[in-house]
Amino acid sequence: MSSSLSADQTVSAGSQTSDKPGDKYDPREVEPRWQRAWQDAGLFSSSAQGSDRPKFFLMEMFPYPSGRIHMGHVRNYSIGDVLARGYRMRGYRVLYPMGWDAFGLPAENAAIKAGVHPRIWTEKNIDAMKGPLVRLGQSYDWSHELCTCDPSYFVHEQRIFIEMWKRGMAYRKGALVNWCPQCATVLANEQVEDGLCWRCQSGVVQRELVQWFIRITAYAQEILDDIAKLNGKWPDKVLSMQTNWIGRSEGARIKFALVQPLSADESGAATSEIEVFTTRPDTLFGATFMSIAAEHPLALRLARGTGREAEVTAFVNKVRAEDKIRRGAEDYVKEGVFTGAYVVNPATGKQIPVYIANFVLMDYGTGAVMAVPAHDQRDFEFARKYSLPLAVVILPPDRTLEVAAMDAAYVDAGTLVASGPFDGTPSEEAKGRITAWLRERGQGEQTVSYRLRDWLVSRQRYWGCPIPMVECQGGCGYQPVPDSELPVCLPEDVEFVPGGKSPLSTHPTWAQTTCPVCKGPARRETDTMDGFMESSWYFLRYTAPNYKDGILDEKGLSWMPVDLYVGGSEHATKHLIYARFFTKMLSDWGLLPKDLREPFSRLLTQGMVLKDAYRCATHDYLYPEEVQDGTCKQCGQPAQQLRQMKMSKSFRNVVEPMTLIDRYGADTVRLFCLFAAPPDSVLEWSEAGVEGCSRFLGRLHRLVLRALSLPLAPDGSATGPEDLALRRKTHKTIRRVTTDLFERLQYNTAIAAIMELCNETGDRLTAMGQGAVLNFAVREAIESAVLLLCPMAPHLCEELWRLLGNQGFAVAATWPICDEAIARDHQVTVVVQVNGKKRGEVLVAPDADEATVTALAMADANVNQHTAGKAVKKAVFVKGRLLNLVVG
RNA sequence: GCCCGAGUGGCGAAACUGGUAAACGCAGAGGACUUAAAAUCCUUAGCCGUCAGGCGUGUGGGUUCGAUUCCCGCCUCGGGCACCA
Repeated sequence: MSSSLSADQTVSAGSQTSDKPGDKYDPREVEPRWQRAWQDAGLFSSSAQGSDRPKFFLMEMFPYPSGRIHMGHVRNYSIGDVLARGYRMRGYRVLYPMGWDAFGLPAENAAIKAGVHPRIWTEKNIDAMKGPLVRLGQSYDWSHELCTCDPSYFVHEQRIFIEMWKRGMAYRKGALVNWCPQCATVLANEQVEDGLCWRCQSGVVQRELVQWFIRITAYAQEILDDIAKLNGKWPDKVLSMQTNWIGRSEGARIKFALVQPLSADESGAATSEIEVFTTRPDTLFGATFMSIAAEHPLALRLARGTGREAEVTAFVNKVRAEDKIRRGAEDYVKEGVFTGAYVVNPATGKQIPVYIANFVLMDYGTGAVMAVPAHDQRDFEFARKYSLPLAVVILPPDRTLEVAAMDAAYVDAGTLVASGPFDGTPSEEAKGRITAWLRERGQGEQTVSYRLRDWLVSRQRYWGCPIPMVECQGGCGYQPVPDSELPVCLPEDVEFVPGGKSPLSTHPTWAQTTCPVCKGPARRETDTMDGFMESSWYFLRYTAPNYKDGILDEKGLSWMPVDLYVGGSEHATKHLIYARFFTKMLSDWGLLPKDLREPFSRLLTQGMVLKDAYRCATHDYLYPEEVQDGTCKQCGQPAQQLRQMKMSKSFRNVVEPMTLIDRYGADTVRLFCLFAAPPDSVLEWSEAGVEGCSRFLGRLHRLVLRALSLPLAPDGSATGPEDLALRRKTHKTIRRVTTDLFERLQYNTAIAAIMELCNETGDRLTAMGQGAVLNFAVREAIESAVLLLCPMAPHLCEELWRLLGNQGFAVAATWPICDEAIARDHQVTVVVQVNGKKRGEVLVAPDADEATVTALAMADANVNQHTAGKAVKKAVFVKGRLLNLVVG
């Protein structure tokens, strides 16, 4: 123990402004002071620590620069910052960067509304958000900051796009795509939620457009397979969402010959068959009709000349006009119409009718389904509605099926009947056998279908990364912009008008250029990229954001993979799939090490922040201050209290982080976010809970002052039993906090453990009474508590560390190490049960054997009472824990 | 409908590998300090019962000497997917 630690010296060792050590801790003065000190000392630079240390790359999902920090951000960033600070203290080199997901529609909407250029608006917002992040105490290495709307960032994205185009990974295709009329742009599949646009919640419609796609499906299988590698390191929820989203299903493609082949004409090529996709080839003998999508290319042609043309055309047009929401609706009535055409079931040789059905989707499988009404519920209902025949081909193990008596399809496994050579085969086995049989005859083959579609990346908007392609007005088609002309930047002189076309497409000169191949006139692509393109690789660029000689710096990449990624699970099927895909693709290109197949080793998805909301029948959602004694202040009607709604402006239940930090300090706000719930579950906001955290910090501050006011123990020693007990508690706490923080990512229990240590230290000081001295045990307990809490409440702990007479920064101090010899219990409580019920406990050495414990247990009056007069039939003994006596 | 996850005091939660259920915090009750209040400190605290004791982790079963923990069924809530053939 340092001899400088005496009561009078500690007063001057701490803050310069606080002249009375007993003063209440004032975070408003202390926190900015330490924030400056950290910055001046350059403590958070990833290169500040020696290169011999192990690396740790930690990041949070970067924010869209909306201009405001909300509680969700605060929770997200607090969680990350704890580990960034913690790992530094544990001796790691830490890369902890922050950046800006800066392209996106809000900037463009602001431009339309307020006439501010999106770039100016975005830059202003970034400035407005940086201050609060510093004020929160975040320990980012700002030298790695990146901003996706900066040409020095997106120039590389354009290079990646061109490479994708060269490798066939980016292509143009005409398709029915999702169009959001509100945002006036197309959307990718995963950006449509319940038929609504993920950004503006307006209804999405289908449009036939030619767009740019990224061939993510080429990696569908690997993205699916590698989920196994992430098992246990990513939340199960996210992995199962991704598995669902990819939606792999094994089955067969089967060709059904048309009874009347279609000859080539102006509407298409000659066709003699229709192919279906099915996951149940075992039921092929039971296919009694076929259903195809209204969008199927043959839909109208099949009806031609059958006399059913008018009816079919009317039906097809009606279905095609219906939007996605309607077609997906719960009450959507299944309907169909007979085309007049027949195909031949390749198994039975029977002619079966072809229907157009409104529930068959064109963009899954082949857009045509073999209908097996006896064994598929949808087909069953359709068959009953249109009086189509059923054929039972699978029998359940325990009964027979009578077609007339069936009121539902039998969809489970069973044994094949009425299936020719396959009779008696179990249905699972029959899937393979029938597929093989079809294959031999050239009528089908085994295939795999994925629900995952190629990623539609073009957007008809201004504020995004320009797609670096030009379309030759001559005959060269689409060509990439030569590398020497990159980046393709956005024009500044544009006008933003509501609801209209993208300013890029209406700009008088911007799109005019020359073809890089024939030097003739060409037009630039005026669509920009989906914002998710930027976030698909930003973590790679973080490692060397200013690298100029290429897309990625090999040296910087030694930071990869990201050791821990913290963010919300709402990105499970969007950003987190795209980022995994990009990593695999860039690795295949050699831009990343070959063995770097996954970007994020560990993923922590934090829960939402919730708070009660109030609602009045006439005035809708109310701010808390509009409610008085449970009634609406305006009209006096009862205000309904809605428990724990997502914090949102529309529910009027948001808490402003900066207001809160002004009142309680950043440490308190951080501590509450970490203490009130485990990081991955929802956080229920509670003002009282915040008060509680603030009180705890105050208690810790007072505990330190109280300890420092005591005279030093003469020889500093601490060997009495109470001292040893306190030291044991200290080291057990170190062990527990270390595993909770770094392995279990359970901050709430880590904080609880530190609180226990503080309580016990306070109790010890009280127990010492008048003659209390500051001995080694107390000093060790307090210093440990301060260091263990340092990642969570960095400012206060820094202040206390200095008060305790230490020279350097707490955040640069070494993480406490548990001495197992000191932490070991010398006495443990062994529970004594009689017939499984607790009847007493005995205090023994941890390794006391059964005989010792039994002897002590039998001496216990209460235990005796329950065993008296009965024979002990059996005894179960768990060393150091429990003795269970079974008596009869 | 299918796939995940969760249900524990008045509240947020804890219990790590099947071994003392409710640590830690909030709210509550009582007390100390104070002229008083705030702040702070101390005590108390699952439920029933006067006690002995009994009952207690959504619910009904099961396995076990012993179950919040494992297995089966059911209920409720949250999230995801969904005419996906």
